Amino acid sequence: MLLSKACVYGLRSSLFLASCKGDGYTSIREMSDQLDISFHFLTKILQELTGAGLMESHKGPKGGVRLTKAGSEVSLYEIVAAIDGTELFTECALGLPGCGVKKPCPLHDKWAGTRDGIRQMLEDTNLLELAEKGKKQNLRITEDGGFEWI
Amino acid sequence: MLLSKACVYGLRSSLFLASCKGDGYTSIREMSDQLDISFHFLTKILQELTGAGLMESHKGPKGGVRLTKAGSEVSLYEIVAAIDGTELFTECALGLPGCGVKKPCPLHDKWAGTRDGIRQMLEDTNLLELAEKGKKQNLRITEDGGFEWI
DNA sequence: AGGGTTTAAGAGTATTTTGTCTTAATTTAA
DNA sequence: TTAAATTAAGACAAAATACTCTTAAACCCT
Ligand code: SF4
Ligand code: SF4
Repeated sequence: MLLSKACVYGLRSSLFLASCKGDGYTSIREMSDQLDISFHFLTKILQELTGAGLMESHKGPKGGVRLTKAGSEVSLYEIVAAIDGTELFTECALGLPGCGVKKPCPLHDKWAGTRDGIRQMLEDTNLLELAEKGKKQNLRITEDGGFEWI
Repeated sequence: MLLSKACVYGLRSSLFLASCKGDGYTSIREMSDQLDISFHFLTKILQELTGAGLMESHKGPKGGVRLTKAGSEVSLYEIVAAIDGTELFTECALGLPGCGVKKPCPLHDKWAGTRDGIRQMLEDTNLLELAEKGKKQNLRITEDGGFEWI
């Protein structure tokens, strides 16, 4: 699995928030309902994202979470790094420890290439771009597609 | 993690076998020693690969495992598919079930692109090519690099 | 034949990931 | 001020992954 489930849920939620424009908070309960993710599990994931500074939260009625930065300034890479860490982008194809110092293995060139491909895709994709594309082409963000872009 | 540990170990072992030319069997114990992988764990992984037809095994003294096909005919994709399955190459960036039938999500184009990039890299890389490159450039396949290409 | 060597198979354990539940703290609004 | 709503935090449980160990089966050699 390329990304952990927690990470995938984090991406869904972030995309959801980026499309729910308006400066208000969105409650985690509403997100977990609409996105069909376990409420408590999602709460933990979003706590990681708020801890990383990508979101801010507010308690009580009218509370919830929201993105701290504009959607155009949040890349998917930041979200993945906050939840899964950056090991994915440095890990070894053969699982050998301490590489880079010594001579590489024969797989490294190709491996590093695809690894960088993943990172670049995540780095140069931001939330606003996806939200706008979804709105324009009426794409889906939930299983049943029952989500209105605004 | 892109590939499971079992899969990474499977790749290491396969590359090892591809470089240990000669038609004889190589014992799993020797491989686990040289590659620094738990013997019993490696045994199970190689059983999966023999079950998939990529290797054949032989019991008793002089026994062990060997590749069934020539190294040039075994792609990394086959090894990964045999151990981790092909879900990696079809999985969804947002974890949404039943996609493809309905309209896609805004991330799909980019996501499918990098997913295919991973698959293509694995598909058009074969064991012989890696073994020859390793031999020619004296690259490493173990942690300490103490492995003689033949 | 028989004993040593090696893979096969499966039970068992440890760790990580995923998910659930309960309680506490904060905030809004009546 | 009080009650309801909401996130925070942490204990707990279930499932998947990553190993470990034991026993059996096949094989080679003497
Ligand atoms: S050179 Fe090979 S062994 Fe070293 S980090 Fe790259 S893929 Fe891993
Ligand atoms: S279109 Fe989006 S939701 Fe559907 S499979 Fe592709 S990445 Fe997943």
